[in-house]
Amino acid sequence: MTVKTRREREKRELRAAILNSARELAAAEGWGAVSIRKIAERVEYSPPIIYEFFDSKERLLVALMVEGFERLSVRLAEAHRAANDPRAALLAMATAYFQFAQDSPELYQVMNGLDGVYFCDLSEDTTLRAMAAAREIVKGAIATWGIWQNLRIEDLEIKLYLMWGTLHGLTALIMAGRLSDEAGDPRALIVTATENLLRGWERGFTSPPTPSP
Amino acid sequence: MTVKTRREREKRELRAAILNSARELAAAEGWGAVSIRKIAERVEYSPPIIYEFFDSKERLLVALMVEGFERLSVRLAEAHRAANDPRAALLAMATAYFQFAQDSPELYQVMNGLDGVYFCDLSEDTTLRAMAAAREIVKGAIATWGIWQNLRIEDLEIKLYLMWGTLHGLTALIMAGRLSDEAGDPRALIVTATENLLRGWERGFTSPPTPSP
DNA sequence: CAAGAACATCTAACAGTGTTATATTTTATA
DNA sequence: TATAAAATATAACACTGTTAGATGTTCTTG
Repeated sequence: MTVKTRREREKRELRAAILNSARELAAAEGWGAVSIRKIAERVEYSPPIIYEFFDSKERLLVALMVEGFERLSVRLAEAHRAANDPRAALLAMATAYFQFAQDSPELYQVMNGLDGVYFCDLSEDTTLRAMAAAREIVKGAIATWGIWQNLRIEDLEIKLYLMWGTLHGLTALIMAGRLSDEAGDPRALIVTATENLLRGWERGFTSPPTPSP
Repeated sequence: MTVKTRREREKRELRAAILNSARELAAAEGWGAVSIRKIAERVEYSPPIIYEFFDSKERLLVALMVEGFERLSVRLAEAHRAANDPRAALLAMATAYFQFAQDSPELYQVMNGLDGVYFCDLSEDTTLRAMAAAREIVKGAIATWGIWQNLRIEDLEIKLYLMWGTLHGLTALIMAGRLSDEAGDPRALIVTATENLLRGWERGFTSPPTPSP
């Protein structure tokens, strides 16, 4: 039995090594330079070994995408926990989102189709769950903020996507170097965008907010 | 002399045919399926002919990116012109932006690094100008809206990027199929996002707005 | 302990990629 | 019509993702 578990452990480790090699390669030279052969060389195996773990290069990238969403979720949750109030929580999560993209651009790229695999099958269970987990964290924070602000938050799902879209849009533009210097500090831009978003939501309620008891 | 001009015309036409072939191929099968050889076959020449017009595949894509920004500029200007007031103009431009992405996803992708060429040299003159032109149209519309709203618009550049980021973020998420059905109609989402953005800007002015004379 | 089955891994190949050096054809000039 | 020049094609290089088939290595069973 113990030999079998060792085998399984080794398999797990090799799988992790493959994923890490792909990441390191992408971090160092960009996703365009990542090839099956280079990954294999890095883990000191022959190329076909990759296909023992992943059906294709694309599936390998999807696996990294899952890992990315999991790591992002951790960061978002941390930011949420450390904040003093619901508004600060959302701002902290916004900067955490951006910081994550800065710290792990190769993961952020693979998570958002910025690596050349824009369209791919996301219907796998683990993929869906990893993405949903990250979404739920933000969704919960928005809902909490709404209650705290004495607003009836309707269209929670929509507000989630507005926030996600805002953050992703700015982050992608910044990463691609699309912003002129006049746009100032990127992090400040993210904060401004989030503050503006919240202001718009506050003001969106012309109907009387739910009275506090 | 007339033979020379014919040659030049043919060259221009061939260049255009190459670009169109690349676009058509991408529209039909995605950018991943676009290769120099397939483009060449489509224009009925041998592969190396492409390099008479473009230094590399990447430069060919950058040329299409320029074309994309030019077309987008036209659409934005049209939307601006057709609107009744500055607020409507911004909303119309937002939907025009999204509609452009819907109509020409292959161009939108190449314009925003969603085709596998996320990082590339954008410092060429024609590239910078095409991008700046599109930006200026939106920038002008925001400035006009500010005056119309009796707001002193400071940080115009930043507001431009907030709008651009919002639109691009949502568009990219929608294109990649990242939105659940609960998010509702994509176009409505774009409108909502823009309205929210403007609300935030209106409310951003706690200092007294510039008085109307 | 030896033989055979199962497993793990590799080698070699296929069809395709971007790109370039070289050859060939076509066109224009003398 | 011969020659220079321009336009285009062929063939190759080094690389890509992927797979079939061969080769070892380990385990199970007689």
